Amino acid sequence: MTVSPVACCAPIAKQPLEESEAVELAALLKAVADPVRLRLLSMIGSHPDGEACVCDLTGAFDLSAPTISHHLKILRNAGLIDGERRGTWVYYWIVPAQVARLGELFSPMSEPTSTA
Amino acid sequence: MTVSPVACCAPIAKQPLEESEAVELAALLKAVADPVRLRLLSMIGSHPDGEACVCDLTGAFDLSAPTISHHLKILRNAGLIDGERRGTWVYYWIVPAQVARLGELFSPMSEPTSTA
DNA sequence: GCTCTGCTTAGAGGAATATCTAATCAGGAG
DNA sequence: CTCCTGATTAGATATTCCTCTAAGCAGAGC
Repeated sequence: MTVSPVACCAPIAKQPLEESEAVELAALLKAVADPVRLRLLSMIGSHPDGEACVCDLTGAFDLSAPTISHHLKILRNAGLIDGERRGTWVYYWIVPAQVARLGELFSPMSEPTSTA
Repeated sequence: MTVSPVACCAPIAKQPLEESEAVELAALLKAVADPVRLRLLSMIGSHPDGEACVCDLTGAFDLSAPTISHHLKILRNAGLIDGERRGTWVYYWIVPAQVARLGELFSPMSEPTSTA
């Protein structure tokens, strides 16, 4: 009864992760393992336009602007979001492929998109 | 081209996460956001029997036994694994439902398994 | 050119975390 | 009972990380 049909199919449970792979994935996971960054990612992803201005994000938190900027940078460095300045404001959007990598790791079934 | 058909369906991109929800999920993610714990989870999950003895795990790392024990405790507290002592040895196995929660967050589409 | 607003970078302080050694608990064997 | 092995707990240390304030950069408008 301890055997699990769900976990058996998730990539993480198919075969032992190699150390280098684990290090890389852990870094990606660490980027989202924070309430603020999780909400930022969620707010950006759920924006109607598919992108969000930093000015829309800062107001939702009791945090200083530099702190928000810091978290956005971490998400960006992890490849989960990308952004650009457009005139006065800076906009960010989600990088779907990278977000999907997280889901594939733990989901029962998922086709790795040929990416290693 | 910045709009993403994948991210649009992932729960995290459907609507902004509430803070309390974000805090809870971040705690779960933090449990797996470590190379050692990721490998432990993977090793346990991919074991033929569906469970693994601690004695099988410690050898794979250049870490002391207490450190491995510490990481196992974190995974267990997060509800991702469970375990029991059986005679001399202690065995751990994966809790599929909790692992699936992680996948569901980021996967394009996933049906919550009605929570076993 | 000057100034104002939006955002990022730099640096510092305090909390959380990963790891170790030493000690303790649990069970099996002599 | 005593000893030995497997695993966890306790306590200490070093590093990493989150947050802030202060300063710097980029555009827009006067």
